[in-house]
Amino acid sequence: MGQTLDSQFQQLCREKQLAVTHQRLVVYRALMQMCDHPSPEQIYERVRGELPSISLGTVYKTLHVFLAAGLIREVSPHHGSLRIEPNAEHHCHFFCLQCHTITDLEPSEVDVVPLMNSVPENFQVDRVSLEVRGVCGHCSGSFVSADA
Amino acid sequence: MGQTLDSQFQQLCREKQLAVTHQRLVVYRALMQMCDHPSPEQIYERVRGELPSISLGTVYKTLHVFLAAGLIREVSPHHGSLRIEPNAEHHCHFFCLQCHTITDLEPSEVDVVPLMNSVPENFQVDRVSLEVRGVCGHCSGSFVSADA
DNA sequence: TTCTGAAACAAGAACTACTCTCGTTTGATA
DNA sequence: TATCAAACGAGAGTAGTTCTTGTTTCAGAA
Repeated sequence: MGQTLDSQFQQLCREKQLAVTHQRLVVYRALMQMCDHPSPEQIYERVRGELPSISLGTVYKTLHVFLAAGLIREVSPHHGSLRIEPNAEHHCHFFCLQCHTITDLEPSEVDVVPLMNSVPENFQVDRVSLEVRGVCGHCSGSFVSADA
Repeated sequence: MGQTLDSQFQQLCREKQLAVTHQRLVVYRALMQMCDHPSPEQIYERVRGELPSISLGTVYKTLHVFLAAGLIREVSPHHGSLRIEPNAEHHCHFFCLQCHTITDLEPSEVDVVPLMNSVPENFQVDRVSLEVRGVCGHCSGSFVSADA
């Protein structure tokens, strides 16, 4: 099983033209074995069990390499700073992955009942939010695809 | 128009049992006049134009007071730290507003076409994310409503 | 109107999450 | 093995946020 993960990682690195280093392999293994949504600090703590000399900076850098290559994704598109929503009316948001602006979308009639049904019974729902991520009109002109 | 905003704010404060201070009024007015999704720093900059002696700490505290009272909302439920998604399969998330854990939801059949149609034509869509915010099962037992 | 206790304020130190720099080590290719 | 680019570790630096402390202001009572 460990072997499977290792060879899977090596193949992914070949595909993405990434160097296979011991640190990257250990970080990848840790990620795949953590079933929740870990923070860099939590990943660092776990990896240190196996690799006590790794630095937090290396974990951050490795995560960014993995994110850029598409090996993993991040949950929040804009974890950097608190952003306020003065507009009290119900609407959805578009997040620009380039300039990080947030654009209000026109209200749309999305049926979220199936989503609500997927929430476990003992969970209390406050509200549902629908978000679209991509590149806004202003940035679209100069956008260079990540595949290029 | 300024008068309308001011009296609206005073009524909101009475309802929520908040003291009406000059600083809070100026912050509220600034928020209602900013049509995008400002960061605390941007709000601070704007408020300083009218109230040069206000401190950034006061802006933060005032925003938290407004958020707790429901006068405004925040756009991102988890802007604090990067969170990694090792699970590559498509699924939705539940964010616990108390313990900040992220729970994967079972895939559900939500029709997002109306949402896609609300995105302006010159925007490029990367992906859509559906999120539910509330209180998870683990926290539900000890949960005390904000209204209590 | 003045007094009083509680709440809010300003200033800035402290903390957290993250990024950058630089000298050293390691990996990939010849 | 030798070479060079890439990756690494250590730690300083930065941005965003929270906390602490002493001062000021607000709201209700006298």
